[in-house]
Amino acid sequence: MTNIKDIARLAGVSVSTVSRVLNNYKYVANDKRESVLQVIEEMKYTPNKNAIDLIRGETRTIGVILPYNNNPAFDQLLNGILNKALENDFLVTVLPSKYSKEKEMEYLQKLKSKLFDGIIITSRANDWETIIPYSDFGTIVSCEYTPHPEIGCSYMDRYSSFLDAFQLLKNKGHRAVSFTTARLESKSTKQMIDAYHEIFGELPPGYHISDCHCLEDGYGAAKQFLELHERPTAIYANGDEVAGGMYLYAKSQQMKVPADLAIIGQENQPVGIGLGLSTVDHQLTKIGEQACSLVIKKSREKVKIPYRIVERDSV
Amino acid sequence: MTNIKDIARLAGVSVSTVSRVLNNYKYVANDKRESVLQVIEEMKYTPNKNAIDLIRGETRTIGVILPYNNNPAFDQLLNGILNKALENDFLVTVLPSKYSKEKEMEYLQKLKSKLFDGIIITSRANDWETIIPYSDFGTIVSCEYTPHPEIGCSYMDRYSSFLDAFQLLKNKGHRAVSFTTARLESKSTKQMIDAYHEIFGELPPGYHISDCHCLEDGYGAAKQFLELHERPTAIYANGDEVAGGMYLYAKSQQMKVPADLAIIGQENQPVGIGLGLSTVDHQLTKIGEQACSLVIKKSREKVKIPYRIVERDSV
DNA sequence: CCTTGACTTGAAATGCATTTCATAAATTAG
DNA sequence: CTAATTTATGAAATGCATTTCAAGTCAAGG
Repeated sequence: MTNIKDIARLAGVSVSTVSRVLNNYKYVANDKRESVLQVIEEMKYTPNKNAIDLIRGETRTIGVILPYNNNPAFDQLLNGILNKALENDFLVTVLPSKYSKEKEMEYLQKLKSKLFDGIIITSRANDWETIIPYSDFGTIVSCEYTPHPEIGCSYMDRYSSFLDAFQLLKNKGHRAVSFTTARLESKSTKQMIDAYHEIFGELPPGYHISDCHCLEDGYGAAKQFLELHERPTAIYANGDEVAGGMYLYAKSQQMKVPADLAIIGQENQPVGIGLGLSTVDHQLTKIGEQACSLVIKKSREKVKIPYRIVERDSV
Repeated sequence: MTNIKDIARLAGVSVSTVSRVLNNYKYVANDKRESVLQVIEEMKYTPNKNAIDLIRGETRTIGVILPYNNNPAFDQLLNGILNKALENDFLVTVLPSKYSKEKEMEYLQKLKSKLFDGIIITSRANDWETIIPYSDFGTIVSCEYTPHPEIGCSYMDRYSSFLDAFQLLKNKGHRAVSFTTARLESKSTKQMIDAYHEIFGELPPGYHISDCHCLEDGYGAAKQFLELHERPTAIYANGDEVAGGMYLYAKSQQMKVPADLAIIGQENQPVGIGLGLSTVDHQLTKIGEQACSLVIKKSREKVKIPYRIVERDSV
């Protein structure tokens, strides 16, 4: 491989001058600039990015820790991140964690080892106390709110959105409302349950089913809910795929939506548009974009992204 | 930041010895090894990855060029790639191209600049002739077949799969078969049309609708097909989301699937499982895994991944 | 007792480009 | 016509870790 020294030699100048040409520095005589460019062209020279990153101490690369890489919610976040990174000529490295504490630490270690300028944590397994020391080595931005000043946040107020959604259902006259969630132990699930209590009080047995991710899960959940003795009149699904499954089950039972069963989903996913499902849009793409912007600006701000309820024909 | 020199000084040894400890080299006296490890621990030292990559000339990072980053098919490929990379301690950088020739070249340039050990091209805008010269600088693997020996391939025989799917429908007695595709100008669309001709001959006007991507598109396409004077008795959809939309439209018209309308989808996506749709599974996840393996092995083999038709209840 | 091979260690070279420092020539300002 | 800028360029230092080379110690084999 030819390097900057070869170019300098062949063009009859010093490496400094070649470097100046490479970086569009103002003060280079035209004839030398020309001959350097010509040699670069002839030799098809490309600078070694590792050497540049080493000396500059930055890589224009962002690491994105995400637990699952085939999950629509995280895909939306990643999508937003990629959009913004592309705009700003940053690269994005995907760091799948599967919620493993060790993997997460390994990735944070790579921030310290100067592989990334910053890291976006979409969801995490470790405590903030464990993560914070790494914020000395680059910008860390979280997609969930945390008060720690060392960590930037691009987030939405999940709890409020849950309250709003439940309140909407209550306003429409529903009193028997059930819901689904993903992981039982997640913070989000806890908040969902709290919001339920706040609006409807006691949670009847069987009114909450967890580990729902796809259309099938929603189909099964709806079946379970509707076989209960006191069947719910409305369901809040943790995603439009799941809501779509519920809708299909309701239809299969000759039920009318929303007359016999109201359904509201989440994340404003394509399925929901097709089926006319109302949804709580958490604007994950925007959250991803904002998170990426924060890393690029090296900012540790806390930016709250507004959610919105998209009312279509299912509630 | 502390570097290897600091560690050497504090531990009272040379940098070579520290490097040996870092790389688990056999011949280091126990006491020195201990004291080096202790200093590393005390100083919370982490080696600079850019320096290592520079000198070693490899990064254990793979670049993945993909046109769209919110498309289920490319997500499946990426998913497979990430799985395999994770297993082998490789990192994956996502390179969104939007089919821009310039962006693609920019990414290939990064292979030359030693940022990646290899690149996986899931789909491309440039000619192979333009791409091939870059195979000197790392392993390039394509997810589409190409005879060029410089390029590794992890692919499936798309044309055969189209033939098989159409033949299946023909065997079930269908003579009026329509289909949908994504981009009109893609190679895949061309193959689909060729396969149609091969099995059914002349393509009746209105029997092919392009630019179908999501459930909604499928819903609309089914509507269009079924309003034709000579309505088709079977549809081959370019994806299960699309097929799902068709299924829902058929149901909305009180049609029985497959009795009144047979539907077969593609890619074996979650929606299809829920709706019991038959599908042509191109095993994109496996293709992604294999592509990643090839890069890791620095192999330029051509590996054909078998597709399979999953028969459920819609044909 | 000498040779040979297994250990052990450090100095220096290496990979590559950027940046600072020093110097010199050519302009411009006063 | 000096003094102060602006323009132009190269040598050398810098960022950091790996690897080769040379050399030394020590124990086992003959």
